Amino acid sequence: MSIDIKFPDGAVRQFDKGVTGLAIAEGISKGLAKKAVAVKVNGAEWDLTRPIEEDAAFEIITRDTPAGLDILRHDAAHVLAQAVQELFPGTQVTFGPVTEDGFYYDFARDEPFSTGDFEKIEKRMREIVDADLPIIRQVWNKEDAIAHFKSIGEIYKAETIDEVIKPGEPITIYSHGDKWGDLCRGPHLPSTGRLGKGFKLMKLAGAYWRGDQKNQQLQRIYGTAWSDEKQLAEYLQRVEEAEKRDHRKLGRAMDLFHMQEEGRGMVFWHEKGLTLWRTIEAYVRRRLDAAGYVEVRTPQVLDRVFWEKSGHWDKYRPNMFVCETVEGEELSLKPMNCPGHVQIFKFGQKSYRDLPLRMAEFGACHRYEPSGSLHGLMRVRAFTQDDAHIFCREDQIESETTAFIKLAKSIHSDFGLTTDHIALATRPEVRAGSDEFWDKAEAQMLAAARAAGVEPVIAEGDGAFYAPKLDFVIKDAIGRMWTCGTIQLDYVLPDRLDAEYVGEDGQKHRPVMLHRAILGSLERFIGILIENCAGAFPMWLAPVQVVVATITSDAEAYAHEAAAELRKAGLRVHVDAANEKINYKVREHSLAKIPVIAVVGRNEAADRKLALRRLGGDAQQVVTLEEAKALLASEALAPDQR
RNA sequence: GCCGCCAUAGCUCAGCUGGUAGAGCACCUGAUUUGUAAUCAGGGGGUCGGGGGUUCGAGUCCCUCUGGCGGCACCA
Repeated sequence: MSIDIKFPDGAVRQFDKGVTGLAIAEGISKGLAKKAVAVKVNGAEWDLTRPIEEDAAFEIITRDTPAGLDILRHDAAHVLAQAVQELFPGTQVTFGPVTEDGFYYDFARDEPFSTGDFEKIEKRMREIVDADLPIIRQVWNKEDAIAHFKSIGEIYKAETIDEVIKPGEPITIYSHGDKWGDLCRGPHLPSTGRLGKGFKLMKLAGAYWRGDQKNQQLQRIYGTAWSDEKQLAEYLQRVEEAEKRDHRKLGRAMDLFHMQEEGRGMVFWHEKGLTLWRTIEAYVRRRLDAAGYVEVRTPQVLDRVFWEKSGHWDKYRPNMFVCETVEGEELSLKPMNCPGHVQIFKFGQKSYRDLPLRMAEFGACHRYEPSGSLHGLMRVRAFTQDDAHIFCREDQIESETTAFIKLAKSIHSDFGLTTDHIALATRPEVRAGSDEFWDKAEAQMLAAARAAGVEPVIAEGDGAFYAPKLDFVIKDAIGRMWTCGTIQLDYVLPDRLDAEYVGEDGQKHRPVMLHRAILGSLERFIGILIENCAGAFPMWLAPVQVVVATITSDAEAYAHEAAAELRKAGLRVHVDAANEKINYKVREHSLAKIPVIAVVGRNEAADRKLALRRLGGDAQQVVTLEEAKALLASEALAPDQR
């Protein structure tokens, strides 16, 4: 009996019934068979060794493709689990999926693992790979499988099967070694030897069973796995490069900011960091002015009663910074700006002619974030949002949202960040409002995004509890994604705080609120910027734009004069008249990522010129002081001023 | 908050099995006046994160607290 196998290029060839993917691959070429990790049979991923019994569309999955890598990584997780169970008897396996660049496996064990165990575990993993154990696929029925896993003390596995698998549905178990086996959809490699050597254990972490804080905490071992050792080395290199960009490291080295233990999650901005901040804030303010926003400022601390009315006290009290006065009042630092903005909206009577009212604030907020979540500038307890609330009529939601999307994309791109995609976060499990409301609100956000020329990626269940939102996901210079910028629809707060306007009909109406931010928090955004440019800020953002460096002390007076002239042109300039060689100064300021070094020696001082050297190049440009002023001032203009 | 790891000079780090602290950079002083990625010499600087314990003796071992790091959970 023969069957027809159809290849991706359309060719059809006959094979004996029961032929395996591996046999077909070997028939094509030795190299291909070696690189193969699994096959696709009629669109489904199958093991290389599984017999094909009927006509099928056929495709070989190789280890250097994303799908192939995932299979490889899954095998690595299984090999890890086997190694751990052999070395640490009594450890239970739970769950071991593939991640973006590797895999992890969650184990239940009373004794803690330590990273010191990694060497031993990796060694055992290599032994398992070298032993080239066949990986066997077995089909079980649910009840037998549960009984089996219970009998060997794997209660987490038994529980998973019980809940995930429908009664009567067959399940597959993959095993290698004498007795090691795991519930798995597959496919897997034919044998452990094919995993190769491109893997490494990376880190150890606690993780809750099923991701729920109420459950037992398991021990998670993370690893990375690649198709070969070269790719692994390249990955480790990339990780190292990313670490060099760490904003916490650069922030200290560049004297931008610091944090200390008496103020966890609070930032001490140094002069250079604050210069960066002011430059960003001034730029955004200009963009908002141009886009028809008004700017306000609301109180930092307000009475408990106020937060009760807004609903925050009920829901977010544990995360609020609350203080009590000697007179017994209970006050809270503002965790958000929106209730304050509603108060300004409500001051006096608003007409439909006032809408849309776009109310912006660089609002400093405080939130008591869990200690374990704090992370440099990325997650802090005191932060400033580039916040704004657009009060509008329902029929203005779409056009306001569309205009906002365009503004946000333009601002992100001015900072050198590209929009990867926009996510539409839809109704969460726990939510306020009827299904009709959510249908309408989600449709409005979708239509607005499309009107701005973007097709959002749906983020199922990620919406706020009161309404859907659009989140901007941007991509930095080394391909990392950041959620940065958001617009959220809100019908609830205007209602709670009783905001209203007089319509054309003379009646009172509820406005709708759009919460929106483009940078998110200034702190976090600056962190992202630092990592994006690895500290080498573009000229318009650089805290110090020009260093005037002298060659001999004869030129010192002229250096100060030149610096003063450049400052008159609006540039941020330092003078380096230290008793050092010019080589030393060039090196030092290059490492400090100063965009322009203006060298002055006897010649420049005599001719009233500057020898300019740009960061990243070694070419010199000798120009007159007047030329330098005009040239550098124009280079230092913000993108919206060019 | 939970789990694991870590904490030595301003920074980066060394200090083996317990025997009273060391390097490079930075800083200060002096010499040098220099032409595009590190001039030379000298000097100051640490109650080894805090507290407790074991020991004749603790940077080193144990307990505990604080903080940092990596995850998990959380993120209006």
